[in-house]
Amino acid sequence: MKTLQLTSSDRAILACSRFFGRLPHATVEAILEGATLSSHEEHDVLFRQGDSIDDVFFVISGLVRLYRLGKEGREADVAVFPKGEMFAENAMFLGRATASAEAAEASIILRLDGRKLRQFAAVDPEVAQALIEHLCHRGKMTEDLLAEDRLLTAPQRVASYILSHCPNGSTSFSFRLPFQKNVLAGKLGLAPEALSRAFSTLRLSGVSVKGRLIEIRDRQALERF
Amino acid sequence: MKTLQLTSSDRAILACSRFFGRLPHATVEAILEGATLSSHEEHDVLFRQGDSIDDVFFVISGLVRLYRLGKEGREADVAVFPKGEMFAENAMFLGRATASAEAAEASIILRLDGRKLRQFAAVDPEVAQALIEHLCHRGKMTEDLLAEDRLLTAPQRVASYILSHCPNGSTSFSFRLPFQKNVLAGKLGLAPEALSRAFSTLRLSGVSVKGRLIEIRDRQALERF
DNA sequence: CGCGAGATTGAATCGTCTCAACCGTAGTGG
DNA sequence: CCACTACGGTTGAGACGATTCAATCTCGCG
Repeated sequence: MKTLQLTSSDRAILACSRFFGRLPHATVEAILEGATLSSHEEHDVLFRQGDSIDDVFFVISGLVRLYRLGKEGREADVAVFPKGEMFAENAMFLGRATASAEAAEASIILRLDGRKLRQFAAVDPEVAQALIEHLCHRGKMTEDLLAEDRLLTAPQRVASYILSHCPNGSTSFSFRLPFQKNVLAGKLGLAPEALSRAFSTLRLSGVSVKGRLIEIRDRQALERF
Repeated sequence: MKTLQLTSSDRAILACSRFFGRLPHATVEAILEGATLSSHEEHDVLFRQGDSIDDVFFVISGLVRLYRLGKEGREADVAVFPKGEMFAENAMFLGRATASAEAAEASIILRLDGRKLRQFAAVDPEVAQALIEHLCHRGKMTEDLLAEDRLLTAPQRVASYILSHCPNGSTSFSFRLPFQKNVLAGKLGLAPEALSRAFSTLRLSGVSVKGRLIEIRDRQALERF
């Protein structure tokens, strides 16, 4: 872990994020005051389940995995945050972290003072509003994962993930996985082997996978799956 | 469905709820203005996944099941709300309901005007604050379900549910299920048969089940499970 | 070229679902 | 009062899906 200075390109990322994007520059600057920026290597732990942290985190670059611990070192991802996402707002209001967080690849993380953000939220309705919408969005994401876990098989979950990256209206398309298959497996609640097998199943439905590159021949076929 | 009048005992329930409990009486009254109260029978649908509703719901009595629809009529519960819980705040901010809701038993439901609540939240920081904490709590609940689904077997999930009803510090205790086993199965993401089998497994660890009455002989044994 | 990490494949096992049969209790109607 | 039924719950057998562990493959990199 290394401490860094906030650059102007970092601010650009904040500016297009769901949360900060809605707020006026002055407010953003005020919230950012005293925030610390640090770089982390893959597998660096940002905080642990049960820690009483009073910070909010923001992914400037890289990827963060939020997970719960089970018996015998088992881990279950509850969310994965790419560049531009804010997380751990829950811990700020609940008092303790309900999950652990670690960098899923080399990442740069901005750490805001939770107390200050709470104070802003309590005073500035615009901040509160942004926070509310952020929380609604996060809630939906988690709900999505839960519902997919309960309703879909592994190949269906992968198909659903692929379709969520499909520009709507196109019948054939391709894209690059934004992270390792390992991470995708975790996000979808699968063992890496299960993800692998799901991809081979989908190959029969016109999905080809070369490294991180995914190509889809027939969108309809996937939707029917 | 039948329209009703808000009684004083209904107001008492609102007053001890997580959300309304934090707000001054005057604010509560103002938010409640124009709200409608209705009674519903088991299986009455309150809204459907995809509906563009602009209301917030509150369970005055009874039980509401929030679920997503899958292929071939499959359903997956994403939350179950007992008396005193508010739900569908997400839909209010997201525009559309991400899940369907139905009464899991005969229920009385209060329906608030979402637009009005949003306006209050935008003006009154106290309301915004209460909403934020409510959303954090909901988020944690969903995360709990997701993590349990991914980390625990059926008997472990049931054990965890039982323990969550255990007055801390007691080694032996008993309680009544607040709803049908059917509903519990849904909440835990299990087929009713799987719940049944989980209970028989736990019987060997000192859990006895007679109808809705659950008795636990040895709390430690459950925790070890 | 050879190493190593990520990814894939295979085989065995485990856990849950499904479908069907059955049980017990609470109503219902003769 | 006693069948009859309806419903929630339980039990059994079989199928299915995912995990686990081990072996193998692939590709990027020293």
